[in-house]
Amino acid sequence: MMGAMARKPVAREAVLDAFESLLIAEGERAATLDAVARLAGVSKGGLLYHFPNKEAMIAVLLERLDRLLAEDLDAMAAAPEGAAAYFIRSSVWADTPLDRVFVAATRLAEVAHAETQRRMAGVQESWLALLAADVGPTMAKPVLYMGDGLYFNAMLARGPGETTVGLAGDVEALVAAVERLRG
Amino acid sequence: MMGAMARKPVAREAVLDAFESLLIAEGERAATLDAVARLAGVSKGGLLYHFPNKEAMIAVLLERLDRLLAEDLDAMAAAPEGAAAYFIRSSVWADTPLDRVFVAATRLAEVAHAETQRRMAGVQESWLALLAADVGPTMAKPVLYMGDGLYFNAMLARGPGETTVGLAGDVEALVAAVERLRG
DNA sequence: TTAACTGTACCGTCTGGACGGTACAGTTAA
DNA sequence: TTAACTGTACCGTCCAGACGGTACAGTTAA
Repeated sequence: MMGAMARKPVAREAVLDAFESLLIAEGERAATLDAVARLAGVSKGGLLYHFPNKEAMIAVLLERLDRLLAEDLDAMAAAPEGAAAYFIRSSVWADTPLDRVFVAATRLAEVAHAETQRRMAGVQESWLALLAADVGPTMAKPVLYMGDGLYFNAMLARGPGETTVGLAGDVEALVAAVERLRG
Repeated sequence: MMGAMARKPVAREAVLDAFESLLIAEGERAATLDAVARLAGVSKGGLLYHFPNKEAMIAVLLERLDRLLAEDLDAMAAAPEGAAAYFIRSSVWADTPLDRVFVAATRLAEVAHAETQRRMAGVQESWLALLAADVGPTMAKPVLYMGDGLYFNAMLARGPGETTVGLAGDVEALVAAVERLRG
């Protein structure tokens, strides 16, 4: 029988959200412990109370990624429009919780964070399997790469946000292309 | 006529190559002045003799990108197989000088280096124009995104290098997809 | 019932190291 | 002779992480 939490750990989620936001907006380099603590409205000491080091923050962020991704894979498999069309539409930046962790994780993979790279590779495989079931094994990769290209462009063109409008217009062209590839 | 160099500036190119290599292999964060100088086999003083600061190194790297890219655009426009197929085939990592600067530049864009992002956006536009001339305006973006997705995957899956073999096998599937989209 | 105690949730400061950059004196080779 | 270096010493800043302390909610035993 433990002494029950005295107060709710409000700072914990705030820190994680701040870490995610900084990764998205400015990349790994800008996501220093100080910057994260400041954005979260928490002292640096408070941050380190919850996460003994930066690696621990990353680990919990990757857990969040796994959780949200599992949900999305279910939705993708069950999508009435088909997994491929669902995938393309969801590849455009929409500021959903999944989009946010995914981009944050990409920022970590970019700087060669090994564990993150491993997880991301697993994600790609999961997507590919569902795409293959929808459009066939030979056209699965073309579709996968189209979606990835969408993400890639959104991220390069000054982080996600600005370019949303421009890219959103491309989605229909991509969905049309996917229909043409199907079979 | 120029002012009679006593010795050839061998260190200059070596430094630039080392900077490029570190960006590719480990990202911007690892490409410190000390690390670049060490890999180039040059003293830190020697590095700073040629490049007064890091920004100057980046500027010269972007010049290299522009030069190699201009050559590649010519080849792409003149490709007998068509610009689109050429683009897809050249989107896979092949360790060419252009591939190297391009990935290095991507690393800089990732960490929100403004000038690099501007240049990369220009690159995308150039490619898009040639693709549109080949496969039509509506299918240009799907093709562009496929190529970008190829790059994206090569870079995420543990930096460029390892995954070359796996991705090379995908190229034919993509080229086939492009043929299906054409018209 | 309440004083003593326990564990959680923080805050603020400090330290050691890395990094970008400066300065400058000496060395080498065309 | 002069450009192209090497090497070292140094500065200011920033960062990850350690540390000591505080506030307080819940638990327990007299």
